[in-house]
Amino acid sequence: MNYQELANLIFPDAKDISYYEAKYPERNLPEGAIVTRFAPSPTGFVHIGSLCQALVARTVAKRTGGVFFLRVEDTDQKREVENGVTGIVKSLQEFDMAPDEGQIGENEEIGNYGPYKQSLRKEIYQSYAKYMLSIGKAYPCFATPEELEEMRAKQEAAKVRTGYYGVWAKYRNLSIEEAAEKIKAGVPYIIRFKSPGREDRKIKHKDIIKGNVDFPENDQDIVIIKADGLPTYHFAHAVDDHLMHTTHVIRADEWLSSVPLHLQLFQEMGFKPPKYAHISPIMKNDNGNKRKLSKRKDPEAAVNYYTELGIPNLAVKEYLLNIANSNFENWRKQNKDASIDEFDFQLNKMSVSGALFDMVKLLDVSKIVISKYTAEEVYEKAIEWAKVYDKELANLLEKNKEYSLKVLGIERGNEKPRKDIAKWSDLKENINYMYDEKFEKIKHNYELQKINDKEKIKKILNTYAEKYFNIQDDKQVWFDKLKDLAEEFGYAREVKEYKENPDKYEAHVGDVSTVIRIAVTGRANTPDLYAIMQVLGKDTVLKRLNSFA
RNA sequence: GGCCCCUUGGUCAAGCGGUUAAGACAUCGCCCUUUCACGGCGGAGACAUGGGUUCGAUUCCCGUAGGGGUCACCA
Repeated sequence: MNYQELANLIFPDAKDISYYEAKYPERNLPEGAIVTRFAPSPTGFVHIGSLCQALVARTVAKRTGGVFFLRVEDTDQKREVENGVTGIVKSLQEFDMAPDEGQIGENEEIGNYGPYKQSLRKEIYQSYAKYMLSIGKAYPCFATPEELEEMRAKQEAAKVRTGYYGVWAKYRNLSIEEAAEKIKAGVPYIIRFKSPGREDRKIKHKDIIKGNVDFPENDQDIVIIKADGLPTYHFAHAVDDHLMHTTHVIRADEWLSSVPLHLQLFQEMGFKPPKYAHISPIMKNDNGNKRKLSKRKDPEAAVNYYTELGIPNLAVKEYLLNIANSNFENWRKQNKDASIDEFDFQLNKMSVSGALFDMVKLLDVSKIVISKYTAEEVYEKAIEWAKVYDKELANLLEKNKEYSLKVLGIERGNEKPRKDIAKWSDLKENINYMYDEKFEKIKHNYELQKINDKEKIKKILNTYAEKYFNIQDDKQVWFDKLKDLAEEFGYAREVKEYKENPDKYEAHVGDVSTVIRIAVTGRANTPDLYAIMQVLGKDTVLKRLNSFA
């Protein structure tokens, strides 16, 4: 019996690999085009780090006229989560990062290099495993879990490296006949790669992000086909990225230490290896220690978290780009209105070590993103969010669209737009008082400022309402009248004047306008009071001036 | 523990043997004809540590410490 016959015995129906080699020919792409992929396992929601990785992969593919595809790595059936694929596809769509090819729904896909779901590629992997068996580079292993555990215990006791390698690889040198006999007798087995590596030899790897990294060669006879017939990650990676013609594997740096294995696999299978770029994870400070953002422990690890808070997806992407290429920020400053697709992203500029996640910075980016939206855009995006997360806000905005647009348009669209909204969940609190029905329900707990005598305040408000307030006034006239009002009550007309003679005056025009601001809006801090009054309209302003208690 | 990687202000980070060691966020102060926000100006704040190499090290080499990753029939 020879290797080929053993291979036939194990995978009698598997096709010859030439079939697949012909079926998935080289891609016809321009020179320098990068083919990348996002290859998550459908085990729940998308992690912010995965999103970052997908964003980077997609960006470099787009910039080079290449392809970005989505492959679903569902070879571990135990970890599978219902609708896992849908969640991933949806998240990518929401972030405007739909793949060029690959999985586009739980069971739908596009592209010529599929299937893109690994569980549907079982036959392909088996063909390649058969090929490896037939050339003696893989073999069946009959070790039971107990046996492996025992081996590990021995290794630990002897303080040697754990794993299935060298002398420990018990079934590596089993004769073909013996192996065949066991298989025929129904002894359970899996398929292992017969590693030609030696631990005392080094391999050189040049990672696009990490740079030169030298490792000992891989000498582990890793499992390539599991008991359930599905491949392990390593084997699937080699087969898929070969067949799908991935040029650049961009993935989390937890994979870096598998590079020697992966390179060896490509080598032994006769595949051209891809280039690798290992991305550092996004970290979190946990009691003074850095650690990866964890899906289980940290709500902010899931991309949905940001969606729920109402942080625009664009802001999340800009923040991630910021972490990924720190010159993004400068570029953004110089290209305020450009699409992020125009940014010249460089993989090799990515940081070698993991960055601590900074919510404050994200919110700052978000503020800037939102400040650039027109009133109409704010209206649409806020409603889209509110319909899911805050019905009350949605109703408020929708009840009178025209009016809402005016409210949202206050101090927006000029060259120094307001930057007071960082997320849609802040919005309601910011605009509540512009709606009379809300204003009346707010329990006003006025924090009176410098002028705090209630009787005096009422007098000021009355005087203002009767003598000075005119909705038709332009801003200068309106402001001059406030000064007149201040003067009438013996306050300083100008703030400067007050500051120069602090003993001469009790207060100044700013304090007077604060009184009016509080009466009209219920708060001491608001956007431009003139603009607010214009939007509220004469009747509402008068009503509020007169009803202050 | 073995192997691999990392270490510049509170955070993200420029920097590739000679710099007053950029910039952004945060923070503090002042200014911006009324608050807030914006904007402007300014302040404080960093090369983990010990040895080399060098005329000269944040930059190169070695050690130490600290941090991270990885060692599955999980990805």
